[in-house]
Amino acid sequence: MTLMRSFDESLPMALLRAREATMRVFRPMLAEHDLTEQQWRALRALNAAGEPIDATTLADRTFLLSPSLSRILVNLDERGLVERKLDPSDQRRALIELSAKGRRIVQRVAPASEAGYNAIEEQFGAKRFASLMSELHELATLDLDAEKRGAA
Amino acid sequence: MTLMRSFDESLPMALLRAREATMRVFRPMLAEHDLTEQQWRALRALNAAGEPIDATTLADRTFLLSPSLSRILVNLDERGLVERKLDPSDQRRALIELSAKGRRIVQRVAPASEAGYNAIEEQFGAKRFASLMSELHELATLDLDAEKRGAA
DNA sequence: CGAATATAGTTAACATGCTAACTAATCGCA
DNA sequence: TGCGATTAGTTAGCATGTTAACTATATTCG
Repeated sequence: MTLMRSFDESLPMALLRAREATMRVFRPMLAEHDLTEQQWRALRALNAAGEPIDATTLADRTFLLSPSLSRILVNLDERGLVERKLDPSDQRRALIELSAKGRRIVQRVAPASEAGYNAIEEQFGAKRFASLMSELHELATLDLDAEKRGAA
Repeated sequence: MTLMRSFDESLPMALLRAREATMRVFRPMLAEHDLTEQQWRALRALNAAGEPIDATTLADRTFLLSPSLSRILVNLDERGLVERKLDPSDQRRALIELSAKGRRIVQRVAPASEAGYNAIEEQFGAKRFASLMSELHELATLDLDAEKRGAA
């Protein structure tokens, strides 16, 4: 027979389920503005930047792959939430910024978003929350390259 | 200006990044067999069940939504990795089980999968790993229903 | 028994994850 | 200076996440 740990013991599954639980807090407020989680990440990052940034930088900050971001920006552009122009000093680069309409949406969603985070922190405990964040960061930065372990 | 926590302080993002880091360990071994992570979850669960189970049960155990699972089963069926038949006692239900070919693939991937888990546990520390799993489980089972917090 | 209701699963439609291929622009260096 | 290599971004193709609609079968209850 095959020996293999159950799903309950699987770290990727545990991370997935925890993430799903937390996202359930935020999805409804985003749905009110017809925003997906990823679209909201892009808007947030543009708002935080406060100035036009290129797509590669935005992809890094939002943890989105460039093909996904590319489609998302087409969508947000068509809806008038962002504005895109070419970087005059490098025509390959696109400079992206929030439009006035985009800024208004961010202003409207931000309070509920913060409230959601705070609710999670409160219910879970601020100290435990901080500790968990620290452990997750550590896990994300572990060197888990299979090659270096001699795997096939 | 808008006050909003940065992505570094966002729990959903931290969970996403941690999950991505761990999945990088497993994706290569699954790619060798042309399996996605979700297809592998289905095969694993069927193997663990050891007997035919219906789609709803399989969806619950793999944490997959039924439309996703439905497509996955079509794929695995066409590749001859699973077999589907109707439950004679309830024609709505499909009973699914691993084929011999499916079992062989599970046998082949399982050792590398276990090795991946063990590598993560070792590098992160067995005790910390256990603690993290416990915290994640707790987080996933928190009652984070927005309605009950009086949100819009 | 038979119509209303509920359940299992699939299909549809749109958005994203992911890898690979592709275009356009820029860089590097002989 | 000019051509190969690199970089930014998009497009393509397939799989999944997600919600809603839909089909077929079962169940319930008058």
